[in-house]
Amino acid sequence: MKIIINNITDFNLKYTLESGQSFRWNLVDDAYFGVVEEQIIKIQQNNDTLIIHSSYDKDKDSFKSYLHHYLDLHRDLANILNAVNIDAYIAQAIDMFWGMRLLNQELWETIASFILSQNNNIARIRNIIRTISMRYGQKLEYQGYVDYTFPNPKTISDAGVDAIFDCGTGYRASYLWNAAYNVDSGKLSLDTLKQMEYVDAKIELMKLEGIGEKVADCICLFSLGHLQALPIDVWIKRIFEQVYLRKRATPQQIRDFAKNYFGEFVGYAQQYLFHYAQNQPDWDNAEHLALTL
DNA sequence: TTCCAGGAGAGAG
DNA sequence: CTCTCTCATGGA
Repeated sequence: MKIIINNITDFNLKYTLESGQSFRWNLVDDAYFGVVEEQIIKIQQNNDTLIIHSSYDKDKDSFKSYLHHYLDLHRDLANILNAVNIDAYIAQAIDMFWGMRLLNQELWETIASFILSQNNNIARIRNIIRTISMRYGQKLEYQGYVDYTFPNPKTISDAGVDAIFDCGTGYRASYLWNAAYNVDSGKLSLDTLKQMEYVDAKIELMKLEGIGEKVADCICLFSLGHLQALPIDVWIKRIFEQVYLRKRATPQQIRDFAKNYFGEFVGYAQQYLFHYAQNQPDWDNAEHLALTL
C-alpha cells in the first residue's frame, strides 16, 4: 500500500524518528523502515510531503488516519513550540530541531522498551529489542527489508524469564517478564490504562516492578499522549541542574520547577532539550551556560 | 580498558 | 524524606 500525505507543516521525519523515543527505525538510503504494530512501514519525507509504503493491505483510510495519529500530525506543533519557547537556551534547541514530534506508539511495546531502557544506552536498547523481536516476534518482509514484530505479552510470558535474560536484557529480564505476565493475565489492562488521566496512568504503571517515575513518564509521553509528562533521565537532570537551576536538585525539585516554568507542554519542551543536549559533542566544555537567561 | 547509559529497588540514616 | 549501593551488559 502506498500513501501520500501532502501539505504537512512543522514536521521533520529525521528528528522525530532519531530522538530516542522509538528504537525501531532504520535509515536505508533516504527512507526510514520500521515495524509498527503488525506491519513494516517505509517513510520518506520530501519537504512538505510524506511518502509512505507499507506491507499493510487493508483499509487505506483508517491506516492513513492511524499514521496521522502515530506521527502526532493532529497537533498544532507551532503553537506548542511557541508556548515553550521562553528563553534563549530552549530557543536554540527548538531552532535546531524544529519539526521534531512526539510519537504515539503502541502501548505494550512502549512499556517493554522503556523497562529495558533503564540504566542503559540507546544503541544497546535497540539491539536488545531487535534480539527479542527476532527470537519471539513474527517475521515480516517488505521491499527487501526484513524485520520482526515485537512479541505480545503472552508470548513473552510463555517464553519465561530465562529466555528473556538470554536476549541480553541483564537484570531487567524479570521486570519485563513480570510486566508481560501481568498484562497477559489481565491484572493490568492496557485498554483501561489508555482511558486514564495522566496522573492515574502513571500511578498504575508504577505498580509494575522496574517502572519508576522516569519510565512511567516515558510511557505516558511516547505512547499515551500525555504532554504534561516529564521523564527525568541523566540528561534532563544535567540540563536543569546546570542551565536552569544552577545547583543540585532532586527529581521532584526539577519537576516542580519545570512544570511551572514551561507549563502544560513540558513534555515537548523536554524532548527538544534532551535531543539538543545529546547532540552537544562536549557538554562539559560547551557554551550552553553562556546562553542562559 | 574504563566509563557510562532515556533507573529502580532495597537498605540505612 | 534523602543518600548510597547494587543490579548486567556492551557501545563508545
